[in-house]
Amino acid sequence: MDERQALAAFAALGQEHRLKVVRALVTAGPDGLAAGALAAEVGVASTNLSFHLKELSHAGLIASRREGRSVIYSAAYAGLSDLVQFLMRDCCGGRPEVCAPVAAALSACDCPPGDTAHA
Amino acid sequence: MDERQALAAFAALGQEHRLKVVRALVTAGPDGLAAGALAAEVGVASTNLSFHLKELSHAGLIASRREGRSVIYSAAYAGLSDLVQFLMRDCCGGRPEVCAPVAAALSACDCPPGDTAHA
DNA sequence: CTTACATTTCAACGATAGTTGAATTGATGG
DNA sequence: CCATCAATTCAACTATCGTTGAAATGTAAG
Repeated sequence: MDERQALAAFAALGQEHRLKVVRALVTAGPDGLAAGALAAEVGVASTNLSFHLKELSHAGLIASRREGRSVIYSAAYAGLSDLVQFLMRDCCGGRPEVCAPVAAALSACDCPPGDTAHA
Repeated sequence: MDERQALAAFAALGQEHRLKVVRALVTAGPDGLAAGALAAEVGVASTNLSFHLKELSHAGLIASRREGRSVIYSAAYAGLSDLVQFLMRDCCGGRPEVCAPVAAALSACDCPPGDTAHA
């Protein structure tokens, strides 16, 4: 992920409704949620949600697929992971103060450090 | 870090000049950089930089100290680390697709997973 | 083919964020 | 104390972002 894309991703997440959308989609898992369901959950007008969804999609943080007459949105895990890594690379370069706590936090996750088998 | 603070941090980083400032300060290390030096490096007017520095400071991403007639700014590693962890917690909850690549990337860092001794 | 539903596009408005130059505050040095 | 340098505050302006309602698009059901 280059700086330009990271910038777009940060800007996308720096908005209340868009951050809520991402959190809802991550929670929903790979099956995702229809635009209408998202609008209800986040509490914005559908026409407004479309605007935000386009922004998140352009930033590479969510993906969409048509299913019947609905459009299903889901989290783009690769994009989210890239963003975390951008932040780590930029902040860890010669400075472990950032990475070390993160590494420690990974233990609390169900993602054992170094184990990429179930990715 | 709560959602409100994370939102402010994302919004702060989602601006070209502010992202450059953070990168410059992380690169500079704990010694930091004077406001004037930052202005030169990032390429913005000093009066404009003050605006951005206040925003970054309010988001908990940078810190400042007065030194002689200069004000020295430095990266707030704890704040940056908290942000990474917020992103991981929200995105790793039940979904290892995000965490696993990050854990793998940590190996490339000089921060051995689980080792918090030099933090 | 017509109707109904889900979502997006469009144009317009109001609010917020970013930039600029002038004036101000705080810290040294003569 | 006065002149100078570094940084911030302030007020004004412009540009961009977020929101809204009306109209358009695409999809399925009768």
